[in-house]
Amino acid sequence: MLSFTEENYLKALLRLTIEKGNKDGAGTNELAEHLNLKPATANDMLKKLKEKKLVDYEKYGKSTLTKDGKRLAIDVVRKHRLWETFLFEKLAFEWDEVHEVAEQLEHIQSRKLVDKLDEFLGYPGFDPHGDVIPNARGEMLARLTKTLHEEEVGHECIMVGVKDNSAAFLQYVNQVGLKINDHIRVLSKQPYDDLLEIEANGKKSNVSPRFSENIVITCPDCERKKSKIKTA
Amino acid sequence: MLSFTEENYLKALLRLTIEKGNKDGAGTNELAEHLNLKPATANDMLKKLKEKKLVDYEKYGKSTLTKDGKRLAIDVVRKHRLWETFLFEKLAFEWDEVHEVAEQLEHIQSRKLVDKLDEFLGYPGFDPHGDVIPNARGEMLARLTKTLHEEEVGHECIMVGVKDNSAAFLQYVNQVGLKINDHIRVLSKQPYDDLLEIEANGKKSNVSPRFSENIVITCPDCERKKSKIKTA
DNA sequence: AAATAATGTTAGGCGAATCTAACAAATATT
DNA sequence: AATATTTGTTAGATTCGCCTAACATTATTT
Repeated sequence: MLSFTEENYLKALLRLTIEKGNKDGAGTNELAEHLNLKPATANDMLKKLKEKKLVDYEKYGKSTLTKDGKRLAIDVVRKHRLWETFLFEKLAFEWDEVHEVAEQLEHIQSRKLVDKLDEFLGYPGFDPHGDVIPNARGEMLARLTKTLHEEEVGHECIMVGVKDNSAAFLQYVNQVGLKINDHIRVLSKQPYDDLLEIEANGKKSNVSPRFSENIVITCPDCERKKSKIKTA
Repeated sequence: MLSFTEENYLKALLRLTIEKGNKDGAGTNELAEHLNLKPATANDMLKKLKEKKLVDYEKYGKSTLTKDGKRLAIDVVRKHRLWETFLFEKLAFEWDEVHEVAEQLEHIQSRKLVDKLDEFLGYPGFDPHGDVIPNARGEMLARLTKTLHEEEVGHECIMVGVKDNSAAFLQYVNQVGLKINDHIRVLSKQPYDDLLEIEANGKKSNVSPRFSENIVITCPDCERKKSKIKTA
């Protein structure tokens, strides 16, 4: 049985490797930074997790999850995203409020609870932020996406997520009037400063590159990638 | 912000005082026993909680919750019982499975979550075990009880206690296969001698009036007493 | 290549929550 | 009242997760 703390380290390592494409692994300082801890603390934990065969760690090297570690990390992510979905869909939480509570709920230990919750929610594929929810076997089906910033002028796309999950950004997104699953049309793009003019929900807005780079979109004709991020 | 551990101590003290009618307070050993800890451990925590003004503790004396401590303890109980209700009603958990998971869920910190959950469940008054769920203001409405002997034929009720606490009677109750919180259905009543045919735990029994008059029950449709167990 | 900067490690310490073992006080028994 | 039993307390140790400060290694820059 893992402690909350250990689970958080595994989750952070998953973020820092798989999700951020940092394929060679995460550095000790980088990991500590991500968890708001001091490097010395992360160092201790890496040794402990290596002992438990959940992390591959070598002195002065980058750390990665072992197969077992990765499976456990994915389970935590699965729980986190299912709870976010529950809070948003069933309890009418705001988009930017779900994360904080899910950070707590993700550590509840009960296989049955997770599976029942998944069923109750209708086996959702994506959480309220558009992130993929791993299934019960730990598989994460990838969705073909790009950022709004990369969409071509004249095209219409669907907002499926955000890259920046900070409350500040999420509230800004609300303010602009965008939400998950909105259809967005790119009306024009200023060649000089990449400012986008977009239309969504019948409303036109101008958004900065800084903004559009943090909006994840997909297009109706986009195929779903069949390739799974393998758990092994 | 209290730790899980501190919350568990407060909850145990509530159990041992209010709920068990142990009005003068709980002893250190008794408390330790209830939490499966050693007396020395409970002793340390009592001093700590006294420092935080959540418990009235004096050396070699019985301990009780302060007003603040009681309020916090009731909030934990409220969360526990709301989660039990959620698991039972929404996720189709079995009656005897909910407690363990609720022991974890009760420590999630989010006022909004509790209130939204309460609303989602339709402001339930009782949990799946028939225990009262404190409301958002920390008030616990007492439940209306009667004896099994007074229950109508065809109705189902919940056993909440006994009137006769003698060993002989309790052993008899055991022998019949009844225990606190069991759901009992009254199948028939002989008009001549008031002998009841009941069913509980899938097992049928015939019990005398002498017996049924000593079993305290409540029913889901029973009116709620307006009298509150005051939190102050 | 040497100096500097960035990154990672070790050693020692701290608070929380637990334990055991020894002791002290209160209660019950003879 | 003296003794025994139960109950409660204290002292000291342990594990976990965190820290700071000093040191070591690796990477970068000049």
